[in-house]
Amino acid sequence: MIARCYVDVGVPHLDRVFDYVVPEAMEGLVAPGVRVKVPFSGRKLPGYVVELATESEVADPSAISWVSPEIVLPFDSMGLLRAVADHCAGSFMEVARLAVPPRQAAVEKTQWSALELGAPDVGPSSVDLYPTGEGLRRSLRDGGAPRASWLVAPVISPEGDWADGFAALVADTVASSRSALVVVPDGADVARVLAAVQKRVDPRAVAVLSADQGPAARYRHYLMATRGRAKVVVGTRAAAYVPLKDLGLILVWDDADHSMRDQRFPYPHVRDIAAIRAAWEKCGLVFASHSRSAAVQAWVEKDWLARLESTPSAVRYLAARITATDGAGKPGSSRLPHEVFEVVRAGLRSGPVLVWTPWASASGAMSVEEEMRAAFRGETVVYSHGGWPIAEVEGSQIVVATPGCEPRAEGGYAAAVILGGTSMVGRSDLEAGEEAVRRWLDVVSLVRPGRDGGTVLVVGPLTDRAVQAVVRLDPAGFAARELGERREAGLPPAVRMAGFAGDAGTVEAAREALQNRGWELLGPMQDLDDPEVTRLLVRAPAAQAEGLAGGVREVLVQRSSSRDKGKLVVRLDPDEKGWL
DNA sequence: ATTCGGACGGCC
DNA sequence: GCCGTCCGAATT
Repeated sequence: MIARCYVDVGVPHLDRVFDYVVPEAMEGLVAPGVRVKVPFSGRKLPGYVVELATESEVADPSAISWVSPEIVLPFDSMGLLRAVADHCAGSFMEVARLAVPPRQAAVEKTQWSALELGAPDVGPSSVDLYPTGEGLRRSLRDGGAPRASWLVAPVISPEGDWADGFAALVADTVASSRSALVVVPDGADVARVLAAVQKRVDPRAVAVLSADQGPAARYRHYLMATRGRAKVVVGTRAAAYVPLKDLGLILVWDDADHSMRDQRFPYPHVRDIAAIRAAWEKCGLVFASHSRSAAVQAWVEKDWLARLESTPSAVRYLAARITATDGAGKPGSSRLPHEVFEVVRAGLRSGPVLVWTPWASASGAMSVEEEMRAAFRGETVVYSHGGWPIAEVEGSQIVVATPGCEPRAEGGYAAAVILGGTSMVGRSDLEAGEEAVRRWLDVVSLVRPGRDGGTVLVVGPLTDRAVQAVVRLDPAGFAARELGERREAGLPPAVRMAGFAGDAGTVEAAREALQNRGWELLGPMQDLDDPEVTRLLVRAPAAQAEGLAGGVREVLVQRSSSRDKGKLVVRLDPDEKGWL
């Protein structure tokens, strides 16, 4: 018997299968999706079996030298990893490295007894409070595969309880005898969703993949999924790949969060993995967040995703009262406008007040925390930031917090002040506006409704679209205008772009390979900061997205087989500052 | 004639 | 990525 295998050779041009003889002693174990070690060019390299065959075109194939009994990449995974690799100009093995946790031999010995699962709890949830929510839930219970963008209202009332909404959608899917996958940005969100899911689905059928667990626990939970014991997977970005039998639904919270893109080549994004997987496995797909990314907006506008959202006026009725002031403080006094102190003072009479700042306090100026202490002597001031995040606060106090580190407040904050608006919307990168609306609506979601006195003050330019979108609580309108602007400017996601940076000769070779294909070439040009670095941008229509990825792949293959040792960094759809 | 090194192609 | 082979230049 012959096994066709992908082998982890480490070069782009060997991204294909190789034939190996299956030794008779291994015939019971070697199957598509198992890990193997195979001789390759005088070494023993890891790989995966993709298919079995009776004959080979190869004259005298070598024999597999080692095999693990676990099928870590079932059939659907093969197609998914191949498609993700093609989408982002990487190889199968490069994506497999991100998708499959390292083997832990001891964990493979775990035996699980059969599970008798009770019926999941499909009772009412926050999703039902949205106009098309009940229809979405019914579709999942009926075995359908609906796709939607859910704009979660930034409120502390039940409409804002996205975690229980996720749990309900998961329960609906499990009720239809299918499995569900939930991907969130960080460990705190994993814990929050997990707690909600475990109230509706038997916890023994839930696997967790989170960055803070050790390698053994990670592999054990992965095997719960591949062996079919887990009906639900909740985890951070790598969970997007976890194989599940009869997958019915993929849920993604906050697709615009930066941790949703892997930082290792080929930089796949959970948003794209989820979309590819939903199409491949014909399952449901829901992107949920307080705002809507331009990428998701593009899918909404081509009717690939349905809208699950309330009108801005309905949301305003439930949310905090929001006002804005431009940043001008009185000369000689505090750099903060007087309204800030008024809102904080008023809020403190009835509960905790969040003072949100995008700046960490390393800067030379007086920190926001110190400024609050000076202005409100006798009040408790706490500071929650990346190095020392606070999970939850209670009672009247001032809470200074940086992005993503906002503590939750029991019963909601009485007020919040958003500082640094001018610098946030003034950033030169593509996603500055999107990022501001996302972060600020996350802040709004922690504050009491306006009818209970809840107030949010945004300090930023009043005419800015992001500031106005937050004041009007209209993230859908913002996303539509943002995407419209990207169309006019020829920027992703309206087009597909590839960015190259590196040695002049290497970038020139890329230019030659990609010219005359009808794509627009911007450059080559010298980097603005580093004269050693040459840059090139290639722009293709969105309809040729996969074609451009293929072109980028050709450049990488040519470069590795011609042994060009020059430096080259490649990014598809570059979004960070410096690329555009 | 012999040795060394860099380029190149194949890897199952 | 790495190894084996081939070819040309340098060394005796």
